[in-house]
Amino acid sequence: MTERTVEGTAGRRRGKRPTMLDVARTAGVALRTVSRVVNDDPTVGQDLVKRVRAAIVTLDYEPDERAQQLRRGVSGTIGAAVRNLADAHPVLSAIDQAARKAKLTVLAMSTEDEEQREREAVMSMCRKRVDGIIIEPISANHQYLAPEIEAGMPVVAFDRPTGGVPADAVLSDNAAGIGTAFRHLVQHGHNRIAYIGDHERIFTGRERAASFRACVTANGGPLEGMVHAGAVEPARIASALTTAFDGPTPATALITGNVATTVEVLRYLGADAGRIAIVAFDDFLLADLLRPALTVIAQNSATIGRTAIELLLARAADPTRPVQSVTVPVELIPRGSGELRP
Amino acid sequence: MTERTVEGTAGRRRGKRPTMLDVARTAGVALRTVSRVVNDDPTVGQDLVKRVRAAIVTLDYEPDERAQQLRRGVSGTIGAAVRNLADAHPVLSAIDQAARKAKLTVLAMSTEDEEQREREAVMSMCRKRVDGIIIEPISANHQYLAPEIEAGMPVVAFDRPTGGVPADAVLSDNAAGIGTAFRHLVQHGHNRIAYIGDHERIFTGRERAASFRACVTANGGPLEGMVHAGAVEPARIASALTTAFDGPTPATALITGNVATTVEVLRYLGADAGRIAIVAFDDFLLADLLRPALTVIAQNSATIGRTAIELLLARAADPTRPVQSVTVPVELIPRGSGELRP
DNA sequence: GCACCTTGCGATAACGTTATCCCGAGAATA
DNA sequence: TATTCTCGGGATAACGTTATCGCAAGGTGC
Repeated sequence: MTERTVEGTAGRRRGKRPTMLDVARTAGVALRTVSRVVNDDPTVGQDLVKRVRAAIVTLDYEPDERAQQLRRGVSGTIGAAVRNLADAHPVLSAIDQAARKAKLTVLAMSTEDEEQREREAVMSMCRKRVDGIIIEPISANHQYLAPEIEAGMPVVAFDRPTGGVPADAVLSDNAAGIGTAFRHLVQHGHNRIAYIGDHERIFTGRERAASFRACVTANGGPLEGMVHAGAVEPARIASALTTAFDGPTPATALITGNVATTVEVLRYLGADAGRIAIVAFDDFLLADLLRPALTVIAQNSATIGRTAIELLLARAADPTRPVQSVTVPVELIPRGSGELRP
Repeated sequence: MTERTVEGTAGRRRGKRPTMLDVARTAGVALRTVSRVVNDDPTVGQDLVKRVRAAIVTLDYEPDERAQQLRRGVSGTIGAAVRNLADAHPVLSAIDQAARKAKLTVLAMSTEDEEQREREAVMSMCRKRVDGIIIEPISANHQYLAPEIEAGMPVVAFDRPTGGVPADAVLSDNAAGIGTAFRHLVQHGHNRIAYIGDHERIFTGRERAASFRACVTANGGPLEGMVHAGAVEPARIASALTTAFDGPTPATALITGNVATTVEVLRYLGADAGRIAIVAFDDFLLADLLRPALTVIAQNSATIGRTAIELLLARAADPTRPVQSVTVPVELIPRGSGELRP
């Protein structure tokens, strides 16, 4: 099958890359010496270094990282299992940049919001012997990770914690975010505020809904018809909006619990969006171009990504350190929609 | 340095993963037999398969892909060097899905729109011996890839072609897109149409600006003050808009050449955006939520990604096939902004 | 009853690196 | 001059797989 090209000189063969041995032969030195030159070992004479370098250039030699990793025992790569690769993912970007600073490559895989895919992706990373895994969990149960963690694989979760397995985590301050949003709306004259967000079986949905309920209760307001947590689908959003804003004592303001919900709400409201005050959890590109521009609770993606890498490196350095959960502050960005009066 | 835990049984050691040899010893068979079981070789007796499987489970053995790759010669991974990992990237997502169907893992790296980073990322992929590289080029010159392509590395570019090196490419039909946008605006009563887009040293900027000029000329309209190609920065966008719309014979419609330009234009126009007709090249999330909703020329990201993988696989299968450039149709999606009358 | 295949499994050599030895040659010391 | 010490560099053994052999049993042909 493989076509074999006749080679006159010690030139390149199609489909077959030169190895250290080829370089060594071309330079007329031992294999080990080439390795030394490649790794900048100072115990090689200048003339030999030159010879080897020249051979490397003429052969276009590039070391095989797989072999290096196998031999060295570390891969210089960390895996990042994120929920979605298609949409904007500022945290992944921050992870990538922080990793690069630490001389690490990021292998990003999408879990497509499916538990099955998450597991496949993560186990695939383990088979690649990555030096650590950063995961934006979908599963509620990460038992399948137990042997890996046991074997010393550093695992850090972000946005949501892992379930059933001890792992570091970096989370946004959901409670503070909802609280800030609520108070902001109250300060602008609202006392009937509704919440629409994700399903409560999802960690963030649960935390945000719970915080919202606490805010309403603390504010002395009624809860009924004001809290709508569930799947993000147009029909549910529509009925939630109808319940909250078309009843006998309608809400005048709305807090949305995540980007997907926000988008669906805006789609449904259409031109009516300008008539109710909205604070949205999570910022997104172009939120400032909407009319009215969207007031948001922005998560600090850069800090989240950076912290995730820091936690990963810390655990890699000391596998026995206690499991840590870092909470990253959020920030309210007023743009107009949250400052509308009732 | 390495702490050595005393082991009584053949159990797990912290930080040291079990290998095939460990499995073999536990199962009481030869190393080679474990390999056979792992690879579903049918020439192993049922009882031995069971013994080995049991040992694999008790040890939590996971094969080391690096060693597999090294031995097999293929990595089962393709690299994708994209311009940006932070923003939405539907093509990357399509590549990921198509690759998964072909049992391939995607290693995505961001070039951050910098030539230097592109080169680093791509060379890093080569050192990892990926089975192919999909690249969204930043550089105009890809000479550095010549040795890799020579050595048989399949390379496919998308969005823009590679420079100075023969590689397959999948491109959007920029000319048709601009033509469609132009005719759409003409049909809605505009005959003074302006274009603001990317710098013409960038392939897509060049193609789109050229097509626009051709459209204007064919339509018998004047060109001066109507074509603005250059860096995407607020100041330039502002002056371009002023020139086009505040002159003695102002334009009544606008075609924007890429997402970044579109966003800057909308930011600058603010509430005035509703007063001029706009068709934007490239669709983006939430374009339908703007007021007026944005009429766009949408690229077919799914097809682009899928085609890129197809070209890659085809080249991997037959390295001698002629270099091919595929053009993917674009589609005008009317949403309101492009249907405004003068 | 012996040659001849299958079948089932084990020893061993790669894959392309790096790390551990080890040795020869010169410099420094007695 | 003989001896030790450094220093530069070469064999060679891993790393964890898979592929090529080869070798025993056991079944079938004459």
